[in-house]
Amino acid sequence: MNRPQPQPSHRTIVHVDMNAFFASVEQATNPALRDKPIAVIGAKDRTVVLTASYAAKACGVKTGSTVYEAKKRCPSVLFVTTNPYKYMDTSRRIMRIFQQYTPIVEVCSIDEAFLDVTGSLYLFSSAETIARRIKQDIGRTFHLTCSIGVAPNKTLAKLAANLHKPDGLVRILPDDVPQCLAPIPIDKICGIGPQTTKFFHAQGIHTCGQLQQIPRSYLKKKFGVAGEWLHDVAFGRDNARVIPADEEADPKSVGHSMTLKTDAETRAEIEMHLQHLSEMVGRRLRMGMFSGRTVAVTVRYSSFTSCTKRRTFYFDLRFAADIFHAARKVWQDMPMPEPIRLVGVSVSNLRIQMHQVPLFPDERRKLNVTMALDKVNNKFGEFTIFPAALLARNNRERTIAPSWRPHGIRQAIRR
DNA sequence: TCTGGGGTCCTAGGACCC
DNA sequence: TCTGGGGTCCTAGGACCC
Repeated sequence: MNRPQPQPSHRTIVHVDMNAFFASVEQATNPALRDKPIAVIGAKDRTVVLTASYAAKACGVKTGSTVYEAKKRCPSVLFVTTNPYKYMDTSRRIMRIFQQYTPIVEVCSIDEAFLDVTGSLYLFSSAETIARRIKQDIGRTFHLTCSIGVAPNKTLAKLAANLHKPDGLVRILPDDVPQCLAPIPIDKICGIGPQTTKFFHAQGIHTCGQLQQIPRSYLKKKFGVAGEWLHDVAFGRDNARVIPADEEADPKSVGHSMTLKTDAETRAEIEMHLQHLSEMVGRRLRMGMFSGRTVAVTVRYSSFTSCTKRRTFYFDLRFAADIFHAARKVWQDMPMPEPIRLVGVSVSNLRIQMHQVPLFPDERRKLNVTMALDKVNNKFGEFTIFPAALLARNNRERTIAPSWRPHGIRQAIRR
């Protein structure tokens, strides 16, 4: 719920951003990699750089670079295959450190969090003290660095954290907001992406100071609600709350996608992948006690264009077989004019599935079997048990998304 | 030797109902 | 019989984030 909360005249928000997180974790746990240009990549063939170390960044290796590009730009780069569980575990432990300074911690990705420390200032004398202690704690415990921004709101705190990397600590005081913001390039603001930047650059607008001159009414007409937001952030205004884990909204969709080892040429191949993806989605839905009514299938063709089709059904979907059945129906309406490199299945229109005992015996049987399978898979890892039809698939490795949120953070941080 | 995967939010247009 | 208007739900696609 987005209920309004009484705001003190000035809030103090801290944003912590781990520096080159995946790469730094690898370097911290393997001294042979320290200070070297390294790039963390996915486990599969068609992968990209997930995180580059600072030495690798210095020679132009970026997140999203292909392995080939990375090697070309930095011949000495060392590639390390991603270790999702290591990053998740480290992330969880870091988030627990934040809880020592305020209960209001919003985990926004595996390596970033907002802390509302307004109410804890009297305990720690100043926000800078909190920031320095967090840096010390993380440095001592994990041999990792982070950049911290301190400001009166989230947008400015995030901006501040990004102004000095790695290992920065930047504070924007309420009274300094206008002067501080004026020279900042607009694309430094979180939420202003490449398209918006391109539009403004074409009009000769490069800085927040210049953006401030654009009438709010014009921005609203051009960008809708986003226009009003643009006008506000140009002046550094942002009332968004820091939302702690126990108030976090339920997810709106659950999905998985994967780039195939080689492009699929037949519809039957795609169906096999749909079945596999439906298994993964179904299990995650049940773990969260959700069911959904809308199924979306996404394919990306070899030309890199994509197509998404979705359909809403009149019944709840949470079992793999039902999701697969639905996904296959959706897929049947989709064209395959060329080979396909990526397939995805996503379920939305989610609702909480109360733990009811199904009315009909076969439904009940299905639930019991499914729950037994879930137990085994949750304990021993993905696809310890899976339908025989999937035996044909040879690679089952997964790459972690940096937007992953530590599962069970609620329990973890209360311990 | 090409281009990962997981999400959120917004918009526009159409169907349908009253 | 010459053309309303509000509301809701749905789909497709795009921008953006990490």
